[in-house]
Amino acid sequence: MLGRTHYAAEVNEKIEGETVTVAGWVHRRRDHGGLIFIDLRDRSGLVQVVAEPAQEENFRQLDRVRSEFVVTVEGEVKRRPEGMENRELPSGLVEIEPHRVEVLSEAKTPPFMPQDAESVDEMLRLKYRYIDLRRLGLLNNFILRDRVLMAVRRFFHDHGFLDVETPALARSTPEGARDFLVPSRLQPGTFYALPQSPQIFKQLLMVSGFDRYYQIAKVFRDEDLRADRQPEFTQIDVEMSFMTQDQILDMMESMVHFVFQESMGVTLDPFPRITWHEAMEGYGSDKPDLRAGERLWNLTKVVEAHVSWPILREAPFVGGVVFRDYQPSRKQLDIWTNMAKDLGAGGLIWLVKSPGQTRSSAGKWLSPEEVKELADAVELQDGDVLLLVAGEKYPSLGVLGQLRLEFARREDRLNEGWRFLWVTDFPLFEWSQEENRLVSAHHPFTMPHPSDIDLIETEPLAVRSQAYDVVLNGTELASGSLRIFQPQLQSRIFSTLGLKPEEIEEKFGFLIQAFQYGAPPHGGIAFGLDRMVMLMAGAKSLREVIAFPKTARGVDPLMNSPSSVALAQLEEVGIQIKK
RNA sequence: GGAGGCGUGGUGUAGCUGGCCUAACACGCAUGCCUGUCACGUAUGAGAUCGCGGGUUCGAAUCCCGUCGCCUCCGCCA
Repeated sequence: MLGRTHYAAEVNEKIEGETVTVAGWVHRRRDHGGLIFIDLRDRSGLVQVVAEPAQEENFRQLDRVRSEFVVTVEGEVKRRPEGMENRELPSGLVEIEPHRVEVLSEAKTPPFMPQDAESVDEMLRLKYRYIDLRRLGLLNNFILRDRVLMAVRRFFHDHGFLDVETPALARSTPEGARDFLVPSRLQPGTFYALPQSPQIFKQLLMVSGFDRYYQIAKVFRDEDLRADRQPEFTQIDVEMSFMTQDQILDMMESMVHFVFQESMGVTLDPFPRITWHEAMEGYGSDKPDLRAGERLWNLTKVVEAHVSWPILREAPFVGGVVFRDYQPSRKQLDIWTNMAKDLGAGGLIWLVKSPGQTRSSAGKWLSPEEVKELADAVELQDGDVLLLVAGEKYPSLGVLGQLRLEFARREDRLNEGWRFLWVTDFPLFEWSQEENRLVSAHHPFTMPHPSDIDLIETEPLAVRSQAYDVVLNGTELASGSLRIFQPQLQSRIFSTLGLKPEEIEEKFGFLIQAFQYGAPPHGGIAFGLDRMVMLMAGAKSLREVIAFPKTARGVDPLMNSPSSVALAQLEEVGIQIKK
């Protein structure tokens, strides 16, 4: 076999006259009868090979090759004739005149051509993923992913973090996502769980004094999939000791700045920091998209002061979202109203301001003066629309936040850019309707806000935590917290969550015990690497940045996993399948 | 668990208010012709029981019921 000397895109006018060997796939073949062109494709791009009948053996070889055959070509780099250059290609000023052509592999006609794959049914693309991955557009996502990872590793290495691996065979813990279970053969009837995160291990490393840890960790969650959720994904997992929350935020923010600079040449602005309350009040979401226009308006006080209509006046909360410079039809206003109802609002009141008048869907019940008070409160200008929702505070804010986002999407008002922010001070607990009990908003190891510790037993839902998220353009990119390092406090949290003492001892006894042997204050964060790369690449789905992803039903059509297994395998691990 | 969208030669689509469909178009594929193409051109040709099952009807790609698969969203994802 001929050994490669150059990638396709490296063959250019600078090496004119040299003999090179290129290797790759036949991207396209153009047969002019007396003249055959081959576009040879490799990871770098394309280069043209041209053969004439006089070249006999080489011509015969190129005559017989077809799409996706694998070939090597040794030949001379020649400048193309005047006017025949292709400015689209880095190699477009030259072409290769072959001395020797080797066909290394023939190829069946592929189910789709790599260059067409973008429009092909995704199921088929996944089944033939190795062909799908031949297209350069997709390859570029993996080149970016590699650059991101290199930058991440360099940053952490340079800041004294140790890359430590933690087990993939761990134990199932209560709270959080459903675990993937792995049956144990040596201990029949017992199971490992694949980690949802290396959380406890990294905390134990802090107890050991590792001080700064990071890991590019594969983690697993057995929940329903989405475009931005796969059952297994990669976290940039980080933990550090003896750092204040602000120090941790600063450190992690500079990591993100570094990664964007190194991998894409993008200089980011400092990330604004807002509390969870501010996020909810301002955007109706704990992951605000700052590209989507102005904040929501709290009009409860304005209504109290100026409006007599009971529907508004007696609501515990009245909020508004303003669509600036928007002239909706009556039909569009109805669409917004229906959307608000679908999202759970009791109804929607709109105000449309135009020169000389402000129309309102509640015109019958609101006097012109009342309408004016509301319009003035949000600085409504001619051509602006105000949508009002009244009801319980957080559900209403949620509806308004959705309307705000949907408006920006539908009217194409999402501004360009990388709009990062920190959201801090999340609630420590949430109420789970489904389980009818308190659950951790982040995870049960999260440190409560120091001034709220006394409320843990008395008013748990009011307790703030020292937890923080990184949000980019409305997507949660990372989530972290300071951790509890006092065994007594950790026990209080567990029992507030309704875990029985025996249960605490059985599931987390080792952790509480570890904290009794000298635990440093510590905290950390985990970034969703796949999501980060997805957003950086401008991809719509995680599947575009994961080499072998799964479908929405958790299936890999290429390997055909998951699959049934031999009865003998089940017997070994002591499992019987229920019919 | 729920809602919506989609399923027609190898690929992407059209047809889908029932008969003119013996299923059309483009790409791909095969075989000729063609010495400067680069989405080459050109001629000819092969290739689909319209996801699967049932029903309605004289007649179903088209209507109805069920089912499977893919995608998106809600629930779920500490």
